[in-house]
Order: sequence, then C-alpha cells, then structure tokens
Amino acid sequence: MKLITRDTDYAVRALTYIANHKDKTISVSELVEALRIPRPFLRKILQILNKKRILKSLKGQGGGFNLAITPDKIFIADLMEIFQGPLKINECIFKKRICPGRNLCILKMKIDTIEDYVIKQLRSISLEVLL
Amino acid sequence: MKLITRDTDYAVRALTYIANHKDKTISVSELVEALRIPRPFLRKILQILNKKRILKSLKGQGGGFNLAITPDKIFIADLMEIFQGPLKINECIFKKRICPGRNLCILKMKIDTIEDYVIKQLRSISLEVLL
DNA sequence: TGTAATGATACCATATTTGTATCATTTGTC
DNA sequence: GACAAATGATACAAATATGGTATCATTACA
Repeated sequence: MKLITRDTDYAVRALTYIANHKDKTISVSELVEALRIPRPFLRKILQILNKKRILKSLKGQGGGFNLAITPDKIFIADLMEIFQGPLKINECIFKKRICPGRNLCILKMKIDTIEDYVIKQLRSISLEVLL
Repeated sequence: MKLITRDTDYAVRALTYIANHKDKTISVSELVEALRIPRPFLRKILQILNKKRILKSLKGQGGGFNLAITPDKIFIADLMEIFQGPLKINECIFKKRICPGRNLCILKMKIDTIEDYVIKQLRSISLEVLL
C-alpha cells in the first residue's frame, strides 16, 4: 500500500534541497550528486515541477532550477496530485458498476470519512514544515 | 491510490453475502450468480479465506462455504492484511537506503501519524457493521 | 462409482511504476 | 559566431503489481 510513490518522494527531496540553497541555482548534476537519484528520472520530475510552476528553470550554461514559490506554499498534497493524480484514497472500486448493495455503501461512507481526514492532513504539510 | 484492492473488495462482497445467508452453505456458483465476480478469481479468494480460517469449506456435492467466525469478529483491516499485506500505508520508501536527512524524517513522522489513524479506523469496521 | 463440489498450483494479460535514451532548444563564454 | 553546458520534449523499455485463467488433484454425497 503506497500512499507516497517514488516520484513524489524524489520531488520532496529535490525541493527540500533546492529550498535549502535558495540563493543558488541548482543543476541536475548537483542534485544527482547530493541525492543519489537516477539522473534521467530526476530530470523528468524536475521538468514536471517546472511546468507546474513549482520550480522555475534556467537553461544554458550555469542553468538549473530555483523555487518558483515559497516553501510555505508548497504542500505534500500538491506534489501527490501532480505525480499520483487526484487525491482519492479509495480510487472507487464501485465506479463502473451498479453499487451492489447497501452494505458496500456503508463501507464506502466509512472509507470516505477516513479519506477526508487523510487529505486534510496532507494539505497541512508544507515544504516549509520539513525544512 | 488504492486503499482497497479488488480482491479485498470481492472478499467483502462474498463474505457479506455468506453472512446474510448464514443457515445455508454457499457454493461458488451461487456467489458468481449473485455477485458477478469472475469465477476462478473468486475461487482463489475463497480458498484463501478458508486457509485463513475466516471461511470454512465443505467439499463434495452440496458443498460450499460458511463463515468460520461471527461477523463481529471479521474486520476490514483483517481482510486488507490478508490480500494486501501488512497495513503500512507508507510502504516505506526509506527502506533500502540511509535516511537522507532530517526533513524527510519529519515527513515520515507525519505520515506515520496519519497511518495510525487510518489503521485504527480500519480495525473498527467489522463485517457486522456492514450487514 | 460417477459427479459436483473445493484444494492446490502454475500460468498469463494488463496496467502501473520506475527508469532510460535521444534529440531539440536555449544561453553563457571564449 | 562557435562551442559547450545546461534544460525541454518525448518516445521507449524494464520491472513489478494487479487481476484473472486453466488444470489437475482431492473429497464426499447420491
């Protein structure tokens, strides 16, 4: 059961590193060196974060990445949504079918309650909290 | 993000059906008919539940399954453990590595807190509650 | 003894996750 | 301007997990 996947995890690591060196533009090479994350995979992740306006990139010699927004505005929940899709803990099993009975509806309700709590928590964890 | 996988879901459905007909021995055929679950897959699931002493089986003509324990002693968390492995929401990403910094430890602690809540909730949902 | 049931087990298909490879584009430096 | 160092875009591939099949053995009732 994976709440946080590898790419989200890598994103957190990269972002915390970048946040901890906020005066400097950080290249992929430096991140690979520091975090030991497979280079092409990390590049893909950073490119996504750039597109999502969480990082901004500088091309060319001496280029690399900086935070596009302050760490208190970046939440774990955001990163999870970016890399793992919508925050639905219970990726609904009942989707393509007629819900086959009240009993499972009760279960669904209970799972939904749990889900609400989890999402609320995830939305409260900012990058700043982790620094 | 899937909290409950298909096999756990099918197990819940089968068990609720069996629980709702507790005087009768329920065959795979009847369950397939009632629940529209692929037969060989359902069989596998029922066999596992039998091994785990949640169902008891009767072989031969007129055979099938009955609950081995009362519905108030069967919890969603149990079924999830059977079909999805240990209840670790955060199937630890830090496992095979040296934890690379305090920041991620903080994240881990926060996730652990969420996890404790979720597991506690799941352990409180019995089959009886769903009937 | 035949048949209707489950037990055990090996296999297969598909989707997701994780990671790779390659070429195009931009930009600083000589 | 040419070169080199960086990211952008994108297609591909390996590994794993999930969902499902197939088959033969075993049991037990009629």
